[in-house]
Amino acid sequence: MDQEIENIQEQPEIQDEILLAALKLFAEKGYFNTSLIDIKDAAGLNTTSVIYHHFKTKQMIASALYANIIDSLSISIDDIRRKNEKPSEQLRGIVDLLFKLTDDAPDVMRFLLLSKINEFLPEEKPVLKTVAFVKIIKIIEAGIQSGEIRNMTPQIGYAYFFGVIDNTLRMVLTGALDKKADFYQSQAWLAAWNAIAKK
Amino acid sequence: MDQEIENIQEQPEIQDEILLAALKLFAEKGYFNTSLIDIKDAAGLNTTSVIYHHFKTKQMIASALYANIIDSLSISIDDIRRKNEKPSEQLRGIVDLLFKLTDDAPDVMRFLLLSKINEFLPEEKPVLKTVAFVKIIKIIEAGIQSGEIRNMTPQIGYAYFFGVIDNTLRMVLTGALDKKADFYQSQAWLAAWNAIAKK
DNA sequence: GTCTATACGCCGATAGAC
DNA sequence: GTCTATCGGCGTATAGAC
Repeated sequence: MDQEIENIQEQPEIQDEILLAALKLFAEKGYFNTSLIDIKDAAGLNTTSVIYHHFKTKQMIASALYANIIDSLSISIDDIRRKNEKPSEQLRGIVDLLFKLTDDAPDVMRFLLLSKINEFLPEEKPVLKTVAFVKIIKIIEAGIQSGEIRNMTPQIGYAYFFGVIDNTLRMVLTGALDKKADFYQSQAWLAAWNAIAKK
Repeated sequence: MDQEIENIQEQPEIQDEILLAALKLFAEKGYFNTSLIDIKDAAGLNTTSVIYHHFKTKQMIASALYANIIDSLSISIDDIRRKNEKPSEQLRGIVDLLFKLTDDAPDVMRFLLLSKINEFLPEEKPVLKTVAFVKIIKIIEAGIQSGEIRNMTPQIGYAYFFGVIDNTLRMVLTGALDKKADFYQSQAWLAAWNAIAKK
């Protein structure tokens, strides 16, 4: 009981501190260049034992991060789908979200777009097979049905549309484009949409 | 003298065997999941010492691979530039090359498109700063000058055009698209070109 | 739940005989 | 130039006291 009350008004749980520190390091240096000692230091802990108390292995940290990110994306996508009817508007909403994330939470996007997740998490689903991205494919499918999008397999539509979007974001994240993502958003949206829209 | 004669009619040099085996493993499992013992086995050698006789460190193997691939790309691009006048034709030639490589030498493309090279070669130039890719940016620049391509910074042009191309190839290489790259080529070219062409 | 100490394995790299 | 043997170190993970 005392514990419960304490937990409520406590500063962020240690678990979250660990996850946050790990995300930052994985995004910056990569999973394999990050040791548990690095994570311990970045999280302000005294011993790696603390980490092992919360996560069974190093992989489990990455796995938890991956799940959190995909879950949160999936929820946001549901929200966007509810608030917008037309597939074009839904895609627009997703683009909004991704560009905003790139500026506000670059580490999340770096982890998602720039790292080879199945290289260190061979058991996990590849990004395209996760709930979040299956939903995106469904939106494209619906757009083809409704006639907004040219006739093509949804995967191809995904390749073209998010080719433009992701590559723009990747270049922002790596510094190959020097302004904030926001600066490129409306143009990139147009180019991406034109690549799949029925004209 | 004897040695020279031998070398001429010898089967592929050991160096090349090592590079080939390493490329395959790096492409399939990633640099960090590949040990020198793996490379030794894949190259049919008895000892890792043989490898150390030809390469100072594991990094140097990856570095040599990277240099070879960029050099060879760069030469091909020069060739394409010589044989074609208009930037649109030159880009078309580069797309041809990349799709062909994806079907004929998937490991090369996996290494180039799918691995985070500066994660294990922090000293090397990122892909976009290499000679080969600087030449591509120059072609796009020329296309903007000549009026074939819309007015935009060349980097943005690159982001859109190769966003479509690379993402298509990436999906072929990971199996998210199930046909050979060749099958998607002409469509992808159209979508990519339309994303930057002055209409 | 956090500390100290330490085990254990793997892997990159070297030494030195042949 | 290839072999055997081995070092050194790092990094993950555990044992066990507090």
